Amino acid sequence: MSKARERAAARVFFALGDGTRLSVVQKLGTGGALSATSLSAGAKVTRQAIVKHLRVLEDAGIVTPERNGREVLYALEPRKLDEARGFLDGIAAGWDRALERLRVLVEEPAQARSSPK
Amino acid sequence: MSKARERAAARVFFALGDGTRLSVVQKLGTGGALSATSLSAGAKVTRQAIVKHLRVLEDAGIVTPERNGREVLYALEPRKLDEARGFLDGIAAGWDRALERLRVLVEEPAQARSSPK
DNA sequence: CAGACGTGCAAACAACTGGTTGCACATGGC
DNA sequence: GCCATGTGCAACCAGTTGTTTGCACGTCTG
Repeated sequence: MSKARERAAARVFFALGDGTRLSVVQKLGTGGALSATSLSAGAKVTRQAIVKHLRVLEDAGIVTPERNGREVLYALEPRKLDEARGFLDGIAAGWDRALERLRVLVEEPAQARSSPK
Repeated sequence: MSKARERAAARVFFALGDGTRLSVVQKLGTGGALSATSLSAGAKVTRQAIVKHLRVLEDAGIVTPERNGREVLYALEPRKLDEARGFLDGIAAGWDRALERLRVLVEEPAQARSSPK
């Protein structure tokens, strides 16, 4: 159930976990939809490398291609980023709950009989 | 300047971008601090694999080891997750701004002379 | 103290990643 | 119609990743 969601999240994180890819995502974020060629303009790697990275980002659902004449524009899919953000939130929230549980255990020394209410 | 922050973010995302590692992080999130051995108990990989993954997570700052007698407990570092979350927020926000800019361009047809105020 | 339990290191290995180069195929503008 | 521009394979390669196995070293506990 949450296994599929976890796999999807791992894919998104994997896609973002590469410097070149992350800078591509950032460029798309600030500059709007761009083609592979224009993305490779400023980059220090080949267009083909960028194309491969775009494929990875697309497989993760972070980016969506749309043909526009003879060029393909890649647009950011902010919903996917939101999903990933939510995933991180969930983990952090779980951790806070775990800490709270631990705190309660510590503050409840040995007298389990007393009624704290 | 933001280059360093970007590298750090990429590291965090890379660390989270592996199924085994992500499930480790989740276990730590819900179960509190755990040792490599206990983490490898339920997993389908060896303890050594878990240890290596923990090293990666530690290098990314997601996890902190603390010796407790003969075992080492790994605790989650939710601040790092928050940082990553913030990074995603920034990108999504940039995208929204880009869309807004585009919308303005579209709704401002050709009469650049009219005063919309 | 002796053994059980947990950690730490290193070698070995298949699979995958990120990157390049070279070439063929579409498409828009002149 | 031509050619510049942009995309789409495919092969190839070095480096990294994920994982296992084997063994040596600490450290609690009876």
